[in-house]
Amino acid sequence: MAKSPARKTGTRREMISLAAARLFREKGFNATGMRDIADHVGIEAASLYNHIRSKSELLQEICFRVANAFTTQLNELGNKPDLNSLERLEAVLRFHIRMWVEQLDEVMVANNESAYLEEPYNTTFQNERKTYVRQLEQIIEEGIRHGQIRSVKPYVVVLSLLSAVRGIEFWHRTKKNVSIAELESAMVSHLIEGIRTNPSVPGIS
Amino acid sequence: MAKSPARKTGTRREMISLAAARLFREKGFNATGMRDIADHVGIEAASLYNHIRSKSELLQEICFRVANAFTTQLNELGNKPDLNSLERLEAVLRFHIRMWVEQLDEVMVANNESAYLEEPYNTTFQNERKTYVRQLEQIIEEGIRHGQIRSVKPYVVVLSLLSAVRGIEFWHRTKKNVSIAELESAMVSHLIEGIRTNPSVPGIS
DNA sequence: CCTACCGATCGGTAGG
DNA sequence: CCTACCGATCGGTAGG
Repeated sequence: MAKSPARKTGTRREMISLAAARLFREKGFNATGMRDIADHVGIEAASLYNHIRSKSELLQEICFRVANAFTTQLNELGNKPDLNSLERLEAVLRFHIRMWVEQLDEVMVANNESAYLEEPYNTTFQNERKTYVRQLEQIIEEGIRHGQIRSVKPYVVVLSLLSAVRGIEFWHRTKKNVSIAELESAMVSHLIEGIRTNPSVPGIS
Repeated sequence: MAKSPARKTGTRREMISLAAARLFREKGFNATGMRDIADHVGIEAASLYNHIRSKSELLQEICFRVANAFTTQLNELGNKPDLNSLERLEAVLRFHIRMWVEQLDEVMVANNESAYLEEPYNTTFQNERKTYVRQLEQIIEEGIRHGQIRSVKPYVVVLSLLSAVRGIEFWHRTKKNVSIAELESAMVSHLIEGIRTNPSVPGIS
């Protein structure tokens, strides 16, 4: 009856994971101590080990949860044959923007701290990233063949797209001036119009 | 006569700074030990302190040398009245690309590790960055007024531009497939055409 | 530039 | 979930 130990533990575990994500982003993985995390959860550092195996485990969890979100979304996009390549790419870009807006802690940790993953996780993570990049390149190559996308080096376009959204880190500190909607539409406009074949020229003014 | 101690010390000091930049990029500031740096220079950790005051000093030097390079280039651009806003922005972008290609260690440290700068350096660095961003925004605003640049939120465009070039980090690991020239022209094409008013439409095919 | 060393802090364990 | 604690490593100093 009442609160089961299992449910309590589950909640505690989530609190630890959330605190870790926030601290890993703010201070970096190495500069974050187990005592920092414990303080934010309200327990002693030693008590953390009743919920987790190690500090590394927390990093692994965060990095692969993010990686999974991106690969899952890309796979789901494959089941929508009504979208052309440029629309597909725009959908990916919008998903990235939303992830950076809504899950800054986790996404930044996956981007900036994944290098501290222990083996074999580090290699696995990097390989997943490479596969993801290759899939996006293929979308662009198809878009070029079908005349929807200008002929620019697909690999370079992917690098620019995936990195450009990292700027959202700085937007988070100055939300006041630009709304989420403005941020998303401006970023999509800049990065998608930059590769569209026949930019919508309503009438060459 | 022969090699003066001063010259020897100067060279040693440069070796230390170079080793620090490389290690700070590869392992991060916190994960890099003074013993790591000393090993790469071929001396004992304690001996480093005959050349530097602290580990923090090494980070400061790297971060502000990079910041200086960018602000100096932007100021020099102000003395060229023959360039319009879009050309100015393209010149800035090309400079960023070259810095990322030629000085990866220092530029990445300035981007990824500057958060570990001690006060008041951290605040100074962030303020310099904000000023730099504001100046780029003004170039874009002028370009919009003069009809050279599409009407997109200047702040968002600046964020995308400054972040997109961070993708060059990954290019460094796979140089084989894409040359420096291809990288630069593809990236400039993508990011500049994305904000140009009347994209060069040779003939609406 | 080295040997010798310090106080602080780290991730993690023992035992309850 | 806590108290008590460990071995390792950290940035840095003393003294020569």
